[in-house]
Parts: sequence; C-alpha cells; structure tokens
Amino acid sequence: MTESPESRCADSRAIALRLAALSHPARIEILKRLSASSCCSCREVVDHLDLAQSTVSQHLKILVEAGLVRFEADRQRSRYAVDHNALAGVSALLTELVNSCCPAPKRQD
Amino acid sequence: MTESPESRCADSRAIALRLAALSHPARIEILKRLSASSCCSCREVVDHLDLAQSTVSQHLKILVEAGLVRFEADRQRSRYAVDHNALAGVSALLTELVNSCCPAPKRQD
DNA sequence: ATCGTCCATCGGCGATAGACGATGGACGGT
DNA sequence: ACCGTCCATCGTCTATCGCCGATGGACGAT
Repeated sequence: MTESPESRCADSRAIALRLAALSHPARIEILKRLSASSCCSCREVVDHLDLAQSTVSQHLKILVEAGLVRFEADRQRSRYAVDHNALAGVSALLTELVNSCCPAPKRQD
Repeated sequence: MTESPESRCADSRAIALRLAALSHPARIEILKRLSASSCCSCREVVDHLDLAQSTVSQHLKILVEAGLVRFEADRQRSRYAVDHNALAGVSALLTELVNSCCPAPKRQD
C-alpha cells in the first residue's frame, strides 16, 4: 500500500476532475470530431456541433485545461488536437479505480 | 461502421451520463468505501466521509441511478454495494472511446 | 407505548455549469 | 484602407449541483 489517507482523497479529486471534463455530451462529440480529422479549427467543430461558436470555444477551453486536448494557434485559425496520451491516461486511471474496487480477492467468511 | 449519426450522439450522452456520476470526489471515495467492505450501510459511509448524512444519501442515490451501485433495503439498515459489472462497463466504454479516438490508422495525404 | 437509531426526502442557499449574443482583436483578401 | 472571417473573452441568464438542517417514516429495544 503506497497510499496515505490524504493521498487517497487527492487521488479521488484528481480523477474526478478529469472525468468531469469528459462528462458532457458535447465534449465527447468534440473529442470524436477532433480525432476524426486529426486536427481541427474551432469553426470546423462549430459547423458540426450545432452549438454557438462561443459555447464550443468554451468547451474546447475546458478540454485544453483538463489536458486532454492540445491547442496550437495557427495564425487566425486555431488548431486543436486530441492528446492521445492524456486521454489514454484518464482511461487507465479509471481502469485502475475499477480494478481497485472489483477484485478484492480477500476471502472473508 | 454500425453507427448512425444520431446513435453517435446518443452514445455520447450515455457515456457522459455515467462519467458524470463518477466525476465527483465524494462519489469516488464512496465507491472505494463500498468496495472495501463489500457492502455498506449509509451510516458506515457517513462515518467515513465527513459529510452530512443527507448529503451522503444523495450521492448514493446518484450512484444507484447511474447503475453503478446496487441498493438493497435490509430492514432499516440500507445495504449498498458496488455493481462491479456496471463499473467495468463504464471503464470499457471509456476505453472504447479512447481507442476510437487514438488509432486512426488511416493514411490521408 | 416510548425512545433511539437509521435513512430518504424536502426546502433552501450559494456556487457553478452551460448556453447565448455581443464585442473586439488578429488576419487575409480586395 | 476597408471588409469579411475566425476566434477568445465578457456579461448575462437560467438550471443544476452540492451542501446542509429539519422532518418524518420504519424499525428494534426496553
């Protein structure tokens, strides 16, 4: 056990934060769109999403701040791209959580 | 491709809903606690969480409604237990999403 | 019958999320 | 120089979240 009582709390907060970034349909859709064309401008996403430009921009910002999407300013055209590693990392974190919950291979009867 | 345009939207909503249930530190902690002792009363969680009983009860309800925790009323003592399958299912969904985002082994130039 | 415990639910409150339109800056084209 | 496009940010509005205390129902014990 490398987990102290407080670090478990911190862990929970950390994973909760990342999952929160993913817990919105629009953001999931955005991720799919981004990955579909490897790199997207905001406009591209807006066209596809049926949301106002400002709203999409905000969602993108949230994804960037969560570290799931990388942003690169290309002149006036913004370029957003999925950070595959980070995304995989979140998935791994969740898997880890699930495993820590599921196995419990300690007999107790 | 077995995905229609609308079903993709529905997919996003479905996974977002489940992830939302997981995107709160307290609920993560609750899951850990539940799995630690295989089955918990509300009281047990309250003692451990440093939150009001009503608050914990609400979080438990959210987890139950998300299908991640099963509820069984045992007399006056409530019994909550992690639904390992459901939890694994969410993890699988996320993994699937990540994979659908990452690989993209289609050359396009 | 009465009390104590456990718990779900209600009502209220402050904070936050999510949506939008408007604004203004940066840039390309004419 | 003047538009048109793209985009981030701001301000605003509403709905929802997260928390709490209070309430009341169900049950066990005395």
